[in-house]
Amino acid sequence: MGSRLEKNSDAVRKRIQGHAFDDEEGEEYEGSTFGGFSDYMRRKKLKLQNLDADLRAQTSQNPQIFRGIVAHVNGYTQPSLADLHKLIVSHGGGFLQYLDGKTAVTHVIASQLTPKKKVEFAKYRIVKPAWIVDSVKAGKLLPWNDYRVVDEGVKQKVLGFENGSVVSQASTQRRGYRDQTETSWYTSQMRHENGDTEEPPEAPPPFAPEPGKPREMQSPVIPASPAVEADDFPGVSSIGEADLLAAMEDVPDADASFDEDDDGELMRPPPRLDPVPARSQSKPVLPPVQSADVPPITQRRPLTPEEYNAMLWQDAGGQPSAQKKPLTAEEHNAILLQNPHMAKSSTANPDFINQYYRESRLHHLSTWKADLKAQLQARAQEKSSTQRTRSKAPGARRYVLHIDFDSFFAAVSLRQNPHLVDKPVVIAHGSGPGSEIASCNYPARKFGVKNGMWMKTALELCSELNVLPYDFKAYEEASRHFYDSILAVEGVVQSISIDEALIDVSEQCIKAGGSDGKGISEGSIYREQEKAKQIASSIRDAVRDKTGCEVSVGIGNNILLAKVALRKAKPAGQHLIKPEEVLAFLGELEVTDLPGVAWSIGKKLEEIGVKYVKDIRELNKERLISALGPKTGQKLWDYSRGIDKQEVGEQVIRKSVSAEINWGIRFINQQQAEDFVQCLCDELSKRLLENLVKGKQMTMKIMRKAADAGMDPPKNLGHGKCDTFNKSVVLGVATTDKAVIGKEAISILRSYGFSPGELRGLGVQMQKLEPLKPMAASTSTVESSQRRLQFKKPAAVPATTPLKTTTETEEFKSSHKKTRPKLADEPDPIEEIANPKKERTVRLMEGPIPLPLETSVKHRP
DNA sequence: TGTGTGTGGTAGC
DNA sequence: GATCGCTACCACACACA
Repeated sequence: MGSRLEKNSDAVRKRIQGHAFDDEEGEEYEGSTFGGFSDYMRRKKLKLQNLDADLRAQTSQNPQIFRGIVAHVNGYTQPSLADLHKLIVSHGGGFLQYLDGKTAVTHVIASQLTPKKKVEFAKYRIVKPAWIVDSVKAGKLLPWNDYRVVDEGVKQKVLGFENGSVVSQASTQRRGYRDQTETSWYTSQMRHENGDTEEPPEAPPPFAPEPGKPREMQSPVIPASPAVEADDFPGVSSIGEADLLAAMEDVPDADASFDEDDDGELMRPPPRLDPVPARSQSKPVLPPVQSADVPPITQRRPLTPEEYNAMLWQDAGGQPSAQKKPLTAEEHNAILLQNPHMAKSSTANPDFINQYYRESRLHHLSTWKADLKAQLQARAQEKSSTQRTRSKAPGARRYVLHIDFDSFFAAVSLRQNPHLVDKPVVIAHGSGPGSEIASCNYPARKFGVKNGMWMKTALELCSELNVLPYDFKAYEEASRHFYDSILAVEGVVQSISIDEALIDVSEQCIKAGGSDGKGISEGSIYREQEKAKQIASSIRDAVRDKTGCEVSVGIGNNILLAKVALRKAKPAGQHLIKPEEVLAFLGELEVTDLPGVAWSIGKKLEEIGVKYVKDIRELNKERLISALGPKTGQKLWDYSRGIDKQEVGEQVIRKSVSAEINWGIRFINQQQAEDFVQCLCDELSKRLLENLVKGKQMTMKIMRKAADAGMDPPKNLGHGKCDTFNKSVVLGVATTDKAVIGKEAISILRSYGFSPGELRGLGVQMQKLEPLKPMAASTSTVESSQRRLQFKKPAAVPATTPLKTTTETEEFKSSHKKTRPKLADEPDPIEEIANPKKERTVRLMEGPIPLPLETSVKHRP
């Protein structure tokens, strides 16, 4: 008996070869009946298949050398996907645009495979594009074995097409493509058509519409045929696959569609009635829309704005109707994601999280900052344990240097483009209107271009703007040289960011002045200031020598003054604020020039008549506090007088670890949203382990499209105007367990009952951190989504962390008495102990989704 | 009044 | 051709006991 692969491939071949396209009278060109959107999508796929049938008919004189072959192209190929597609179809072959059921194709064509893909595709016939080209040249089908991409192991051999026997075809990713296929709209649709009743009708899906519940609160709100379950909306993966549809039609027995994997475990989807399935036992995979590497339909003509508009406003039933109604968010996303570029850049891409974090400048900035902070803390600890720390003489003069690269990203990237140095240059991902400018050089600033500005605005200000790409590796390298230079100076160093640091050099300066730093002896202050300037100058020289870039230095007698002095120092300079200049200097600054004062506080101050720092001095403290709150009011009252009590090097230990993504979030069903949340939790768990901490409180952050916001925000795949919702749970015991975190996070997401198509941002955060025994983390197979700064090994949270209560410490210690080094594949003993299944204080949700929580709503621009 | 939770603001390029 | 809107921390408002 043939394998399912064989059966399906055969079914696809039959369907493709039998598919004739005569005219636009076919049922796919008729209006939908009650089938609604699902039927509409099915017809759409047939339309696409018609194109192939048409081509096949026109080229029937060609030798039909690929008869019996159904191919899919993965990754970038030479010839292009479009050419390969044409060659295959015009020579009698079948072609699959999308691959959400690998068993439906006979061959996957790829030039090369990523290591991950090699594993994933290990059991399939992966052939080089030359097989197609050479076969066409030869006028006959050449042996595919000669064109293998993966140098097969045993696994690939077992799937020899010629011997007609397939031992196993289970995906290596248990919640991957297979699973998606099994739970997809196709499958359910086909099972219904076949009268398959694998899922008993009396067992309602978790997202089945609930009687009496408003539409908004229902899970995916999708017009579907009565036979189609609400969450069985077609994955984008399925769009355009009439052939796969046919393959599914031929699945005779639902049980047969579940294969045993190598471990003998049934490859079934998780039970649909499980309130929150603990997916992370197996590797969760983002809902696949298509192959991660390559958009499979690049050859498809992009829709014209009219066509796109027409689709988005299509009558949901497809009937010609005067009463057009807008599509649901899920339908809108499904159409949007037909565009392979969109799909590749969104949650539809299984590799989205890694890809996103690789490219996100803000993620890099945050990660670099955390790394540097940890490393400098460790360094400070080492120093203080080996040296007797000298207490600072109270009342002594201070010299703080604030050192900062001039337009860091731009300066570093310009080293490769010296011809652009005097021209306006920005660093951005692209030149599209919504591309954000990360950094701009001074010629660009002259036009009014600023960091964080969107390209559209920047181009309006300066039409001859030059856009350079990011070079994160080069930034890390430059930063390393920068910190090398700073750490060579005697003083207390505090990192602010990858390109910015504070250093307190008071001791050196006062020594150079020859006084105690309090009184004024003959010329001592002058000598102290000269020393500070000289240190600044030498740092600038050192960084310039090592990086070829300029840094500026602000010098003041506290952090605030060093910071504001830096403004005057830039670009490529240094500035020291003398004590007698402080009030005048500060007074002329606008309040938003003060650290911690941006548009919001600035606006509040403006409302009480304050624009400049000197205006603050006119207010009494109570007025300021009533307008801004006690802390902020007091701080600004101090700042306006040049007072800043914060010391350099006073950095608290980490209190939270989080992972969030608010770009590219476009789901077409609830399952995809939950899979994505699980992936975020996996990432969070990984970060906890990397930082040797576990957390006792988890917060989930959700951004949902604001009611008055359009479906497509101005920024491509951006979040647009959103409402944000945060909810936290306290776990009984601190954990790093991704399954536990994922369960809670999905629970929270479900509790809101949001329409998945309207989600625009998701994040998970752990607080109430406790130290993790280093061994548990070091033996785990943690792989960072980005390279850590090779500055120094990150510091573990000190054992004396104030986050830990005595009881917790004891519990932690005792829990480790029985532990031994953890092996890579065995459960983490710490996490075993910390298993919150038994001790959770929050009850897991069971049964139907509760009504949305009463939550206040915030609108974000 | 103290505590906990949710929300908001800010900083870095 | 697009686009990569993160993350940690602090402070505030409010509810509740």
